[in-house]
Amino acid sequence: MPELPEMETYENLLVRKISGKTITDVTVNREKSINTSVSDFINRVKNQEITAIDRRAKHLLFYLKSGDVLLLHLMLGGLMFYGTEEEKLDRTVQIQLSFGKHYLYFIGLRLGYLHLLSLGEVEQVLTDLGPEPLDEQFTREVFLDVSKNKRGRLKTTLVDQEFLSGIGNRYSDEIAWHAQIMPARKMNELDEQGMNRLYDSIRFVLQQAIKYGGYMEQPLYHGDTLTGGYGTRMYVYDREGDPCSRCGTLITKGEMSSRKVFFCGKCQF
DNA sequence: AGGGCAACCCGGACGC
DNA sequence: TGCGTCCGGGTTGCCC
Repeated sequence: MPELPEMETYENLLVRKISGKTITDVTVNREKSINTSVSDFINRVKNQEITAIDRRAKHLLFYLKSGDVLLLHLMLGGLMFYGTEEEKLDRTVQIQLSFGKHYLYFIGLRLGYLHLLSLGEVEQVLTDLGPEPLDEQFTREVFLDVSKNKRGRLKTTLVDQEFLSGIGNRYSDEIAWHAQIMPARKMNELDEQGMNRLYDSIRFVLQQAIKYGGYMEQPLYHGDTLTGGYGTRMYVYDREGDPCSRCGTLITKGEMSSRKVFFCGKCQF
C-alpha cells in the first residue's frame, strides 16, 4: 500500500534516526520475509553500520558498511515503527533491527520483504523500473516521449511500474482527479492540454503528498507529527459518496483491473 | 501491446 | 471471550 510519498517520508525520517548507527541485534520472526537463512541473514546484518538510506520507487534501500544492501518493499499493509520496547505497537512484528535500546520494527509484511542483496543484485532487481516522476530528469519532454505509444487506460498506465515508478492505487486516482481526467480514459485520446495537465498533476500531487507526510496512519515514532498528514487531504480515494470538492458531485466508486477506483463523474472527462 | 486473472500471503476486522 | 470467515492489494506470470 505505501507508495512513493510514504516511502519518501519514511526515508527522510529514518535517515535522522538510524543513518550512521550500528545494528546491534537482529530478530527474524518470519523467514519468508527474507531471502536467505535466518542465521546467514543475522550473520551478515548484525554489527553492520547503516551508511546510507535511499529510496527507489516504492523500495527503501539500507546500505550496510559491508557493501550489502537491505532492500525493503512493504507491498500491502506493511509499515514500520521506530522506538523502544515499551513504545512498541501491539502488532505482530516480522523482523526487528536493534539500535541499542531503540528498535526498528517491520510490521504487516505479508507479501512484503526485507531482502539482503549485493549492490549488483539490487541493480538487477530494480532494473525494469521506469523513471522517478519527481526526478529532475523526468521533464515534460521525457513524459510526452514515454507516453507516445501508450494506448491503455490512464489509471492502468499510471500504476505500471515500468512506465513510471512509485505510483500506486491511491495516488493514481488522486492524480487523475487533479488533472480532471477519467481514470478509464485511453492515454492516446488525450490532447496536448490533457497531457500537460497530467504531467503537472503527477508532479504536484506527489510533491504535496510528500510535503504533508503521505497517508500512513501510524506515526513512525513517538512524537512523529509528519507521517500521515496527507491522509485527510485526499480528494477521491475511499471517498465514495462524499461531495467532490471542485464541483460538489458525489464521488463514484468503481472497479478497474480488479482494483478499486474513485473519481468524480462530472468534472473528470 | 493491453486486458484479465490467478496466485502469492496472513493479520486483523468483523460476525455470530 | 472465542472461534470461523473473509478481505485487502502490489507484483508476477500466463493466456488471449
